[in-house]
Amino acid sequence: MRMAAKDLRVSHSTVSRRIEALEGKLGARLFDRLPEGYKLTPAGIDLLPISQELRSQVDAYSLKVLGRDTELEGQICVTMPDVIAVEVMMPYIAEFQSLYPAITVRIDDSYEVYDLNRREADIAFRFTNEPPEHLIGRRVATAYEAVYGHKDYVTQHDPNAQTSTARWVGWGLPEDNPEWITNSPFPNLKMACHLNNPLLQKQAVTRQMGLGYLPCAIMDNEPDLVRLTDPTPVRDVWVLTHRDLRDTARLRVFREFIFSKAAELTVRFRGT
Amino acid sequence: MRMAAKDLRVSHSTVSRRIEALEGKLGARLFDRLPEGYKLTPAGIDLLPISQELRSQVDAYSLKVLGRDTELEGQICVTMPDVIAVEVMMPYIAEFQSLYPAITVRIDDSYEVYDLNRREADIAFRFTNEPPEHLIGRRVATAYEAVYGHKDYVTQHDPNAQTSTARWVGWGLPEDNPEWITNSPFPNLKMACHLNNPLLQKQAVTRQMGLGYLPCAIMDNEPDLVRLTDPTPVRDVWVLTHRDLRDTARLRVFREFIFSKAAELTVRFRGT
DNA sequence: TCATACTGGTGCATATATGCACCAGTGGGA
DNA sequence: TCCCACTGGTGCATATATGCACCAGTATGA
Repeated sequence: MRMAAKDLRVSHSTVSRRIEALEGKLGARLFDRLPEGYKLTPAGIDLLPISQELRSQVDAYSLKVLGRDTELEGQICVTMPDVIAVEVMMPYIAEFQSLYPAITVRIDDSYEVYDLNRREADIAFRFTNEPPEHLIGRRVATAYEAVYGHKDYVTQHDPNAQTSTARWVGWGLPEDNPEWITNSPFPNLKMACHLNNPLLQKQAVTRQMGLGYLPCAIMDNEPDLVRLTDPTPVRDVWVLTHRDLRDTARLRVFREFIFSKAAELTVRFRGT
Repeated sequence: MRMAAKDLRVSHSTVSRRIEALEGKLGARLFDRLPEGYKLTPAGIDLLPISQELRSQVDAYSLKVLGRDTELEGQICVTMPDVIAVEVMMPYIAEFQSLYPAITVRIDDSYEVYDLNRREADIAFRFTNEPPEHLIGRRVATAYEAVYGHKDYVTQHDPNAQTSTARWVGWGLPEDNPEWITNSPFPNLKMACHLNNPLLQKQAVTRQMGLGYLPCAIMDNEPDLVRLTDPTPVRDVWVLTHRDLRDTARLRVFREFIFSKAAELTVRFRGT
């Protein structure tokens, strides 16, 4: 019993009490206490192969589970605004996938506040200055925005002119005198159209329908667009997950991959 | 997780912590915590048959060991409806204990169908006309019921009157036009209250809140109560145990003791 | 015969598990 | 929309398990 205690890394008194407790529950003695040590009773002898089998099954499962957790395979679900998915992240997703071909990345392109509590997604990209406290993650960049216009459009419609014919490409209705216009250098321009989606807004600006106040990360890759103001930090970009998922291997490597791109993303979101 | 805690007879917070501790040891999540409850993960699904098999092996061994036990000492666990425990059986339990002071009797007063396979109880008192086939035992009495009322109450509220003001003490909601009222001599009386527990119903009848249709075994010992109908046999009283435990000495002597009281119990349950 | 090295058992202080009471969140029904 | 009945989670007091230090008994070797 003293040697068993050493194997189990507990005190011999603990082993003694555990055996006594088990015997009480079973209503049977498992060992005779002899001066030379514990000796199995017939009931104890019967229990021996059973307990060995139980132990084997538990160990096998434990190994299986441990193996699975470290396996880099399976699906991960990432939610992010579609504009970010299309304009910024697809090259990175592709690179990650080539690095870990057994991992399937599913992008849920949405602005909706997905509930990570409900496993609607495993990882969320969030543009916020106040990330939810129940999620864990890291800020990977700060999103900057600026006023953009097509180079030909701003030549024909000088927004600085006294009675400028330039117009805004705006967001959804109703949006009278929004702050981003009031605080811009061209607060008196009229609205050309209202579009809910930054991708559509980028298309509109590119097609010379007006000026847009949009993220640098999505606008700077269009050579015909020119920036009319200096970039301004608007909100942080977070990569978040639920704390219960922090040890899941494939999620961890994905997050670490994204974190390894933080320098590039910082530059990208700040504008060049 | 809350229902599991009830089954295990521990606090739900204990179950929560045990699961968390097990997940920590395994390094794997066994459950997703959703707002509507715990949901097995793939690792948890894999563990389910293993843990069920482990449990079966432990229970089988436990039954085998207990079945072999020849000593007249230790604990026996008896489950019976609390109303029967309180009103009928306590004197017999006390007598048994004085006969076998080395045996500890634990009464689980419950109506729930205990799982004798799982050692949730060793002996069960059951009021049924169809005892489970996998249990062995003997019918020790037949329970008779009758309509009772307080003698003063039935003087003031003649239930036979044309427009009687007497009322029923009934069971839990919803219970519209139950058979036991429809088939009684006073089917048109109104309900005074709804009570789930025969002990409470007895109290209500004794306190002149109404009439009750209740077992003679619990009502005849109250001198102020009068019987308004002849007793009717309702169901049999069985004393049951698991077949693997039929040779366990202390369970055997307990059952034999109860069987030796069958004549008394028969009279008691029939009403006097 | 005595000293030493083992054994199993236990009192007591401490570490850990548990239950209680409460919290916040969610869904359904009125 | 609000109330109620559920869910999972947690702080704190208490119950229980554990480790330490010690005990008594036994066997062996000098």
